[in-house]
Amino acid sequence: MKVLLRDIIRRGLEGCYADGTLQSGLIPNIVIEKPAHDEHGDFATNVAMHLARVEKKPPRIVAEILVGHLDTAADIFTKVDVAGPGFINFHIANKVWIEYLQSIARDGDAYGRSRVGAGKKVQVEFVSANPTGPLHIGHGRGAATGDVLASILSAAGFDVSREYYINDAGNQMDTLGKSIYLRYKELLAHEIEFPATCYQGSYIKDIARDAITKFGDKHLLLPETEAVAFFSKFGGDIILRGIEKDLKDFGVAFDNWYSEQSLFDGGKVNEAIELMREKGLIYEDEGALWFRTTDFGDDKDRVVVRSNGATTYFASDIAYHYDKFGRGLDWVVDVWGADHHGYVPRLKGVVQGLGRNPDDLRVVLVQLVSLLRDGVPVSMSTRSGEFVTLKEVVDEVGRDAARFFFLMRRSDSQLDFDLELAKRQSADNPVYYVQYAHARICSILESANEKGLVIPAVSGEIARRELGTPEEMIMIKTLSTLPEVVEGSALSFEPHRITYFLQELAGQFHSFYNKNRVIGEDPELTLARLFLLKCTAQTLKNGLCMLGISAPEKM
RNA sequence: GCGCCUGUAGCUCAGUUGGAUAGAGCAACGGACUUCUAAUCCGUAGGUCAGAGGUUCGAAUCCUCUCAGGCGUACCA
Repeated sequence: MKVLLRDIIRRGLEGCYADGTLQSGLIPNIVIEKPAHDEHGDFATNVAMHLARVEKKPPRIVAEILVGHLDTAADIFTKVDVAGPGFINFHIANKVWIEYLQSIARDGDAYGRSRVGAGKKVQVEFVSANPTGPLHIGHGRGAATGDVLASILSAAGFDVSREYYINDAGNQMDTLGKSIYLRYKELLAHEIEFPATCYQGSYIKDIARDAITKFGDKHLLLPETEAVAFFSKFGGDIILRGIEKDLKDFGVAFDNWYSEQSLFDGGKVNEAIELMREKGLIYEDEGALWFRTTDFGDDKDRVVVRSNGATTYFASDIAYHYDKFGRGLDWVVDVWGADHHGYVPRLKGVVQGLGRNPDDLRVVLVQLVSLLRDGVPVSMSTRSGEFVTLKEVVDEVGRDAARFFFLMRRSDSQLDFDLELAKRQSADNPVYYVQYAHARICSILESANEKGLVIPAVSGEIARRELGTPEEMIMIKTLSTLPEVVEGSALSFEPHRITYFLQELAGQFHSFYNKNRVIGEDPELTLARLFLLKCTAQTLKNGLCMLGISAPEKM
């Protein structure tokens, strides 16, 4: 709809220039928006205000001239007027809106998808938690955000892949091995001292117990370093499988699991360091190798290889992003916890070092989640191992509610997650509110079906004649925005826009439902409304689907 | 110290990238089921957009400063 309007305005401007009523010959970026108030029509543009200065005419005059040159023959406007400081307001005829329903019905499950992404290759990397413990609730938000971002980008026409980066190389894996080893000894009746630096969670003991049933006490005979190395691998594998399972139960599946260790094994780390050295971005000082991140706005340069020869995490990251961009990706999206925001400048530096535009790397920061139960904070502390896991949350509130809650806020603002609210089956709970709207419509459609009513695939004539109440028109106009909401959501990397859209649409439907009967005496009105509801259900379903949330037909 | 994020109704948050009179949901109060699902709806009330300057036709939105909170600032991962 906006595209159409933009065209009409452009042609109008050209007309003005052709007959000399306007002089500048400028075609500005035509911004069309939805006015805040209904009296201001369906759409408004501010082009006249932008042109006022160069034209040396008051904005309202410019607007009047432009309106005089608009092609209104198409019969799509009921009114075009100049208002306020120089806005041009467009009132679109109801029948044009109603006609739009046809495209929703026609596109079906594909409605809302678009092609702005133009097939650009985008990779979204998210979660990427160390395989040293189960996923906690914070990872859950990252998982939901990354997964849905990927779905939305895909819906907007990007070619998307999902990747999990396994931090299986650093010394946290040694710590894991050591933790399990100690618990293993302990379970076999040896006295141990369990350091605070080791992983405290009870899952460590579970893994040690596992090892005993599988191998008995034979690893006690090994030298400690060998045993620790064994348990590091053994435990890492178990935990990683657990992570994969938890994510699967949460509805998240990755296209690729990428091992940090493989960067070392495949020589990528050295390769990347060498490349950066050639470009003069890596230098040696005090026995260590440094990356010149200050060239890219960082506070200080960062160590890549320590003086003891060990690489830092940053070295792996350089290699990893070197590898990613080597795979022909147009954009790389990293979803991180907000506590890592300090790493953004240095990674941007790496990207530029690779000769790429820093904007080709997009970092989405996900803020903390505070877990509440009936408004009371649930204490969480990783150190004591008493954190709440993603699995526990999903088991308690269900996948749909968990996903929706994680996506209810902009990702860079903190989130309160109330377990009781998420479970409650009432209007307070936005998940059910949206799903209920879908179920209610399905129930009506089912009831119509039982009465032998057949919703015609295309009922344009009847719909145009019968629809038109304020509640119906508001719904139709909202329905029509799904494609642009998805586009905006994708291009700004903001999944929460979809949840807001769904809540708004569901609300409009519930309002409509309470005021109007759908299946009634008038057969044509009944058919028209059934058609509208069919399109509404389709739109709700498509939105929910992008969020990875089910659209139940009964509740 | 320096850097990043945040500050909008009592609470939790949106705000279409600079537009017109600032928007929801909770919580509070008052109403609506003989109906296709009351897991719903309708109404009332609630604001110095942290504060001060600036940019312009126009600012919650952009620039500067101040205040408050969070985070970061390792030869850690």
